[in-house]
Amino acid sequence: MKKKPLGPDLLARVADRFKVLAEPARLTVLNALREGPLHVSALMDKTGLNQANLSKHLQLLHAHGYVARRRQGVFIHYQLADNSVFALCDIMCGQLERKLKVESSQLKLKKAS
Amino acid sequence: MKKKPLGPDLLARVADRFKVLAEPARLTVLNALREGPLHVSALMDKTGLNQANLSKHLQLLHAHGYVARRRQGVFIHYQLADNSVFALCDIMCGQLERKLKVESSQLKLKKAS
DNA sequence: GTGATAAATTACCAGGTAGTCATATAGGAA
DNA sequence: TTCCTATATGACTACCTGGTAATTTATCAC
Repeated sequence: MKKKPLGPDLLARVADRFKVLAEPARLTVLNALREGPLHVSALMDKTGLNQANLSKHLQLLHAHGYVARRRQGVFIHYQLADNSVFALCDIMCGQLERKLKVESSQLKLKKAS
Repeated sequence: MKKKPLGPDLLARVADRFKVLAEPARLTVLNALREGPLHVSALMDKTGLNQANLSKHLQLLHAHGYVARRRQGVFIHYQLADNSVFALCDIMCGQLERKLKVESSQLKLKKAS
């Protein structure tokens, strides 16, 4: 039971995992998979990404364990391996809301001056 | 009360925020600030980053609302604006642990074959 | 005012990576 | 086998960003 699990190499690993999520295209993919597994072609339709680009993002998401793969005939279905991603996004959205609130109140103050 | 707050532009904002955390140097800075405010020179000592580099990371962290600034004479003290960062890191660490566990068990299977 | 120190900023370079196009691989049907 | 479709991969380019050095700004002491 480590209380402070934040050694230098662990920080690098954590940063790597954040990096995977630091891309709108990949978040779009994960979001598209929220409601269930989809094969690549369906993901192309749903995300608007082209085949090569989408495939590369999927490889990265898979390599980092964000999605799982399963073959079904010619199609390959991808699904979320872990829905903790959305816990992360929820926290981020919460931070965003607070930040936007602060900014808008600062804007009001500036207007009033 | 939006149930699905994940529009395309929101995804871009969330990705931007993840990007700020997707850097070992910045995570190191945030980690160094866990126990309280520090001025830049103290942060240099604690993190090993040089002045210019550290300053750039601090500007970014501040611009995104991760840290707050306060001047005290010649020194400028930085502190965490929000400790939800560590909630994010905890989730990441949890994912990492699960992933490492899976990998090690796969390794065992490979050895056994 | 000058000098000293803290922090920010600018200009630059180097490495990484998202996007795209073309090609390769793989599975199913005929 | 050959053809077709689904997905992956390689090469390439363009952009972005982290690190560094030099400079600038700001505050305090004198």
